[in-house]
Amino acid sequence: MSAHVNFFVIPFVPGTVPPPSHTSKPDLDKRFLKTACSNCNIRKMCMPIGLDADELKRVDELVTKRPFAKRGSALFRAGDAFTALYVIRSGFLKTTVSSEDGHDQVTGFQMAGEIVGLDGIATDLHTCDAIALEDTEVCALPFARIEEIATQVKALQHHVHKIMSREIVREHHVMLLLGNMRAEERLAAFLLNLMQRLHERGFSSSDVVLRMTREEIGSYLGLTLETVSRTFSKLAEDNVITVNQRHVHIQDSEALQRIVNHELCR
Amino acid sequence: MSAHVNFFVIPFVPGTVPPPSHTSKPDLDKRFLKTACSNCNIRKMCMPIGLDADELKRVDELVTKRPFAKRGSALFRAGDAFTALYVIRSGFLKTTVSSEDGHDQVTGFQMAGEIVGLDGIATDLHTCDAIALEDTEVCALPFARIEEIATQVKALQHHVHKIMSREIVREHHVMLLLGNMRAEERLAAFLLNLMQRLHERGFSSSDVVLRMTREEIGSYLGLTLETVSRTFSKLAEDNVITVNQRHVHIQDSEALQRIVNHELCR
DNA sequence: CGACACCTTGAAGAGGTTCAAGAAATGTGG
DNA sequence: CCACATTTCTTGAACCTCTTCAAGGTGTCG
Repeated sequence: MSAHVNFFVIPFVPGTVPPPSHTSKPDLDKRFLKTACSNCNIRKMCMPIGLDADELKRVDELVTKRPFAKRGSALFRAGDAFTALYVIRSGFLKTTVSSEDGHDQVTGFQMAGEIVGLDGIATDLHTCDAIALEDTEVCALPFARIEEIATQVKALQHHVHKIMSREIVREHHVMLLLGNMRAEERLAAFLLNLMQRLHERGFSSSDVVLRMTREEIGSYLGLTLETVSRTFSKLAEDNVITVNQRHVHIQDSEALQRIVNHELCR
Repeated sequence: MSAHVNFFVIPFVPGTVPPPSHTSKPDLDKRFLKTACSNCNIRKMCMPIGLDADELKRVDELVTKRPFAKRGSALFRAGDAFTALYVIRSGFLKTTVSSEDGHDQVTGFQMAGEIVGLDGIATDLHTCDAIALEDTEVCALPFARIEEIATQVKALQHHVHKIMSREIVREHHVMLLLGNMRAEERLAAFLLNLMQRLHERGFSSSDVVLRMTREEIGSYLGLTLETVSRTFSKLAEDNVITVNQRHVHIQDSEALQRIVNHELCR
């Protein structure tokens, strides 16, 4: 499962460490809201190199709104008109698709710097729900303007293509997980992917407070919530992790990796 | 599971019926090889409306090579350099990803008019194998030129975005299938999707000669080949389909639909 | 503090896998 | 064109993983 993609943004104050939104609620600073992409200090993590001043200005023009989704509310829902892509500034989302008979499937969990909304381009209607698992702030990038600017800024055009391709590759890995792996392997892969993405954002790679329920993890991994719970307990029993409700500590990430690789441990 | 996407091409001779490549080997006519996108009679199925003569000419310039993959051979493999997208002119492909321990997962089956190679954009390396399940002819569209022309032809730019988005949405549906459905539901969904795509191409929506093995179907659906075989037998026993090796006849497509919808039949 | 959502654990059972054997189709070389 | 090898498919039986159903525990928030 590859890492998600960054776009622009995540305007942390230069020189500081990102606020630990995964161990406590983010303390939103109003100054952040005014930060332009052009002076975002981790832009290099998001927007690939090589924009001149003029191009940068154009990119700045993209961000029109900064919607806010409270915990539990939807950023958009299946059937909503598609108008924009959303880059997560802070917070945590899940995306879900529903079958006609009402069954839900979590298709992904998204954190700061990652994009949601790509599903809407195909038909101009969203086909999944994006639900905030904690209070979440995003940048809205009107897609018509992305396409407009992309005709002039080649790096932006290519970047959009890369983002979509990475999402396709990510989903290939989820398919591999759902099609081939046992419960323990799925959960190990899930944890490793989550920890890697958190680590890239400056968080601990050994401790996490999960933002999602066992049921949501189960939905993502194609398991029941009971199986997720039991598998957490089993990993804890084997001294691979420590679990206390939503707090998970990784004791032996190499063991997790061995589990993912089907190397039946010990 | 939504239908795949068409791009340009599939240059059948105007006024003729597509050759029944799914009931017999395609009889390749050399005239086809010279057909330009601009006078392809089913272009409207592939390239959305509204290109003027000049734009159409540009699009024609895209297709540089027409590679051919014999049954069993690879169009590209994971690790290969990514240079082009491929539109299938005739034939049938599977795409597969591999985990480190060698397990394979079929991520999709592609037929005429559909695109492969989108996975390579992210890193300039392909991340999956594209294997021909029958002799397959494709149009190679160098991606650098797609991006170049897309800056001038807005409709092309938007089309590329739509194609990628549709692939993302398709994969969402596969995740729903793998995460939520029983064997019988998976196979029913698979058959309905396959028949719909064949029907869109002028083939019967009730008869098909499968190009893939039970093992490949199983890999795609997250099942073993034995389960696929047993499930075919069960559907046949219930008079929903008739199966004779690779020949499948749909007797009651509404029953298939009911199975997909969890409406426990009878 | 009480209600509610979430999590854990047990026991029974279903669905799918694994292992095994044989049948049918396909391909190959003489 | 036939005989043989190989691949693919089918079916059975035993087993195992995960699900389902159930009950009780823990945490959280108004």
